Amino acid sequence: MSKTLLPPKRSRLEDVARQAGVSAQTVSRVLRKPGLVAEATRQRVQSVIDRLGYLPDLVASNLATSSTRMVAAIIPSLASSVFADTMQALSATLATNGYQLLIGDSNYSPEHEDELVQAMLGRRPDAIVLTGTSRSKKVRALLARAGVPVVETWNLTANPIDLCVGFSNHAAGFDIARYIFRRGYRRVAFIGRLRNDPRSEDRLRGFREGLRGHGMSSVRVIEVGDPASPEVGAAGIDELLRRYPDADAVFFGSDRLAIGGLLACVRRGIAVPERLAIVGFGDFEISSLTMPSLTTIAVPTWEIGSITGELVLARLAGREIPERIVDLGYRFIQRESA
Amino acid sequence: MSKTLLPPKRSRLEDVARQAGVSAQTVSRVLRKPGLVAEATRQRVQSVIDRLGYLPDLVASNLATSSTRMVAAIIPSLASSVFADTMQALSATLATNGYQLLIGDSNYSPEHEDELVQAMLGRRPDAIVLTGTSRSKKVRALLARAGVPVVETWNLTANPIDLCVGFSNHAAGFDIARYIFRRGYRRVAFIGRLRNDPRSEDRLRGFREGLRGHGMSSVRVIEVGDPASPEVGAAGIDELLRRYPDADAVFFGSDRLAIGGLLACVRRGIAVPERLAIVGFGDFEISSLTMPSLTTIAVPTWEIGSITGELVLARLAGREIPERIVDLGYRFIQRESA
DNA sequence: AGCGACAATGTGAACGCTAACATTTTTGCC
DNA sequence: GGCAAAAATGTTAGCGTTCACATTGTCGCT
Repeated sequence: MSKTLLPPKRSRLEDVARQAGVSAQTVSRVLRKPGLVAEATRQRVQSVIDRLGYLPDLVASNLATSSTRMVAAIIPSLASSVFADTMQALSATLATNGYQLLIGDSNYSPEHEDELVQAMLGRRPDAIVLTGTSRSKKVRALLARAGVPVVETWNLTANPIDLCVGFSNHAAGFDIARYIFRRGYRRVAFIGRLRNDPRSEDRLRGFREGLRGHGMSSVRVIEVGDPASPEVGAAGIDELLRRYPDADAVFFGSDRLAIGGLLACVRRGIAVPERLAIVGFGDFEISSLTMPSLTTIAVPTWEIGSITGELVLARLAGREIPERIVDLGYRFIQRESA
Repeated sequence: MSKTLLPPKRSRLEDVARQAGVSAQTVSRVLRKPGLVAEATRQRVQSVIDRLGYLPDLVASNLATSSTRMVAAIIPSLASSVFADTMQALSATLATNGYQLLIGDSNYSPEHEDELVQAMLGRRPDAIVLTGTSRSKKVRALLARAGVPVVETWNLTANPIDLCVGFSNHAAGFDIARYIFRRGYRRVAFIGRLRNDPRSEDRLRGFREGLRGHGMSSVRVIEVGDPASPEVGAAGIDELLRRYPDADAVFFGSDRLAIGGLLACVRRGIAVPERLAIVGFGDFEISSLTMPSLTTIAVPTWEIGSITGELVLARLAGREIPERIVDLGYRFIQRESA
C-alpha cells in the first residue's frame, strides 16, 4: 500500500506560520484569541490553515496548558440503557462547553474499576465521574489526590470523595416494601443481582428493612447472575415458582429483569397481579406499554447525567457549588402489575 | 476550601528519579521495559513510585511517542442499545491491548458528526471508527489524510475510506419483502425513521425493491421522528390504522419501534399476525419474549464491534489485513408476529 | 516633531515524557 | 588480570503547543 510508504506527515503550527510569513505564536493566536491579531493577518493565516487542512494537535496543547478538556466517566456497563441515558445527558451537557467524555466500562467488576480509574487518571482528565459510592481505600486516596473534581453518582453517601449526585436506592427499596404491604401481599420475594452490584444490594436492604417494619421478616431471595437480561428475569420467575410456589409478590432489582419476568408470566398464564404481583425498578421505556403495565420506580437517569455535567462545569469554571450532595429523588409509579 | 489553596502538585518522573537516586530515563524504563533494568534498582524505584503514588502522565507520553493508544468512535446515539452493544464489544477488544475507546455521540445529525470527526482527530486517536458509510466529501478527505486506520461500520459500501465492517441493510430489507410476500400479505406498510438515518433508508429501499419484484409497487410509508422509542412505534400503529386501515402487514425500521407497535396492538385487541403482521429489525433482547414474539432480523451488533476491534489492532500492529470489506451478514428470525 | 499608550507580533522557555545514542559497569573467559 | 561483549544506566534533544515576556509598529495628541 502506498499509504504506509508515504506517511502524509501532518502539518504543524510552524508549517502554517512559515507559509503565512508569521510566527507560530501568531498562528496559535488566530486559532485561540483571534481578537488579538490584525484582521489582515488573521485572514492570511486562516487561508493557509484551510489550504493545508491544518488541525491543531490537542495532545501538545493539553501538555502545554495542563488541561485536557476531557471528563472521564466509569460505568458498570455500556450496554445498560440506564447508564447509557446518564452518559448521553452528561456528554451533551459537557459538549456545550467543549468538553469530551471518555467512557470506561468496568463490566460490574470492582477490580476492573480500580484499574480503570488508574488508567483514566493517567490521561489527566479535568474531572472524573464514577458510578456508585463504594470503592476501595486505595482508589479513594488516588482520586482525592488527583486534584480534579470527582462526582459519585447513582447513589447517595454521607461522605463523598468530593461531589455526589444520585438518589437513595435504600429508601426506594423501603418504599416498595411499604407499598407491597399495603396492597396486602404477605409472601414476598426479591429477584435480582447482588454480588458486584452494590446499588441493587442497597435496594434489597431497604426492602428488607421496610418489610421488617411491618412484621414481615422473611424475604424469598433469588440471586441472578451477570447480564441482568429479560431472559434471566424469566428464568428467575421459573425458579421462584419452583422454590417458593407460595409467593404472592416479587420485587425485581431492575426493570430489565422485571419485564422478562412479567412476559414469562403472561406466556405461562400466570395472572399478574392476581396470582403474582410484580414490581420493577428503573421504569424502562417499555414498562408502561406491556400488558399488564409494570409498577416500578422511576429513576432520574437523565438528570443524574445533566446535573453531574453542570456541577463539573461549575467546578471547572471556578464557580462555587452550593451543595456537595445532590439528592434527585425517585418516583414511585403505580401501574397494573402490583 | 483548603483543596483549592494547596494544589497537590503531582509528582513527575524526575521527582521519582531524584528520590531513587537514578535518572528519569531509568524510571521510565522501570515502567515500560522492566526487563532492561537491574532487579535491585527496579525494586528501589518501584518502592519510590508506590510511596509517591506516582502516575505517569500519558499526555506527555503521547506527545513524545506520537501515539495516544486511543481509538475514537462516533455513533448516532449512546442510548441506542444496538450501538451500545457494538461499543461494548469494541471497547472490550481494544482493552485487551491497552487501547481506550473515546466515544462521540452525533445524535443522528450529520453536521454534528462532521464536527465530531474534526474534534476527535485533533486528539490524535490511533484509529477512528464510524457508524454508517455516507458522509461529506470534506470529512472523507479529512479522514483519508489523517493517516490512521478508519473503519466504517453497520453498513457496507463498495469503496470504503479504508476498512468496512457491517452487513447489507438493503439486502435485509429485500429479504423481508420476499418473506412478507410469501406469507401472503399484499397491503404492506413501513414505519420507521428516514431523515438522518441512512441505514433505515437503505432497509426501506431494499424493502421497496423486493416488493416491486413481486409486482407490489406501493408501500404505505409512515415516517417517524427522533427518538425511535417504543412509544413512537405505538403511535405509528395508531397512525397506520387511521391512514391505511386496509394494511395487513407492517415492517418496522427497528425492533425498538416494533415492540412498541406490537404491544399497542395487544393492548388494542388487534390480532397479530392475523389482522396485522409485524416484522421488526434488530432482534432486541425482549423481541423473543413478547406474546406474540417478534419476527425480525438479527444483526451482528456484538461482532461488528469485536471484528472492528480486531481489524484495528491488526492494523496498529502492522499486520496484513486480508479483506478491507467484511460482510458479517444477518439472520432472518421467524417468530410468531408474521 | 515627539511622546506615550496601546496594538500587533515575536522570542525564549517550559509542559513531562521517550527515542536514540553515549557512557559506565558488570560479566565471562582465557 | 585483562579484555571484549553485554548489561545497566545516563545524556541530549525533541514531540507541538502555549505562557510570559520582549519587541516593534501605529496612532493620537500636544
